[in-house]
Amino acid sequence: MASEKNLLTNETIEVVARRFRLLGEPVRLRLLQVLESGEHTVNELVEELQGNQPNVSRHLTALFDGGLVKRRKDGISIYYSVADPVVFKLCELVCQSARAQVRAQLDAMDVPR
Amino acid sequence: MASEKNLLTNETIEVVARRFRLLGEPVRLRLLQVLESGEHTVNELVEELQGNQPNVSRHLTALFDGGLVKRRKDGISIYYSVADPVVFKLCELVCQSARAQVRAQLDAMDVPR
DNA sequence: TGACTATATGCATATATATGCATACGATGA
DNA sequence: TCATCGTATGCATATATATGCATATAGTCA
Repeated sequence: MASEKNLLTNETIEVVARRFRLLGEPVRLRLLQVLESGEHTVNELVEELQGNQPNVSRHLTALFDGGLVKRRKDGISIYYSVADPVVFKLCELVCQSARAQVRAQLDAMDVPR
Repeated sequence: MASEKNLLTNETIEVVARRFRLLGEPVRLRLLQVLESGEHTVNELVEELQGNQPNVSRHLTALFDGGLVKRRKDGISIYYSVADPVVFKLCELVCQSARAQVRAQLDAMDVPR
């Protein structure tokens, strides 16, 4: 029988998982990366990513719904920007960790650094 | 035309995205949560999560392939444990960020804290 | 009002991922 | 060697998610 520990509730787990999944999409990561330099319109982001407009728009909406970006309307355009800078800390941690993992694998194969 | 900035390569983006996706699954998060207390066999984890054995095994394999857990064989059992404690830092950041987001929404609705 | 621009959405489809069942594999002990 | 136990895997299926095209919506300007 499962023991009773001080674990996160299922709802919390779900929320956290959803956030991670939000970051688990290359297009969204690239959007965030571009947005790190400041706010951009959808069209600018479409050009930067060389993607198609509906797709970029949907990913931006997903990021917005997840609270990672904010948006502001100016005339006919909508400017997106990063709402929660924690994403960059997260990416940095993941990058470091991934690099360490690759490094360990290379070490295991005796590849000099 | 897309400008040339100092961005992550597509391959790096892919690696990072894959890591985030690995953490974007409730069963895997719960496994990591249980493993935080130390190493466990597959059967123990199956009982803790009240899941079914093949499914838990596959998620553990995914975590192992992603370098987040390690395993050791002892007799007939396999003991899994956390290989990369960075996952807890990541979860903590996401939890905080998620809480802040919920808090902001409540504030916007004038719900007292 | 009508043409134009920027953005979002509906719908069909493709692709990835998770799940359950049956079963294979590998180690142990009688 | 045979039976058993713990774990992993093949396969079919379900579910989630991403994509592209067409089109709707909303703001702007003549």
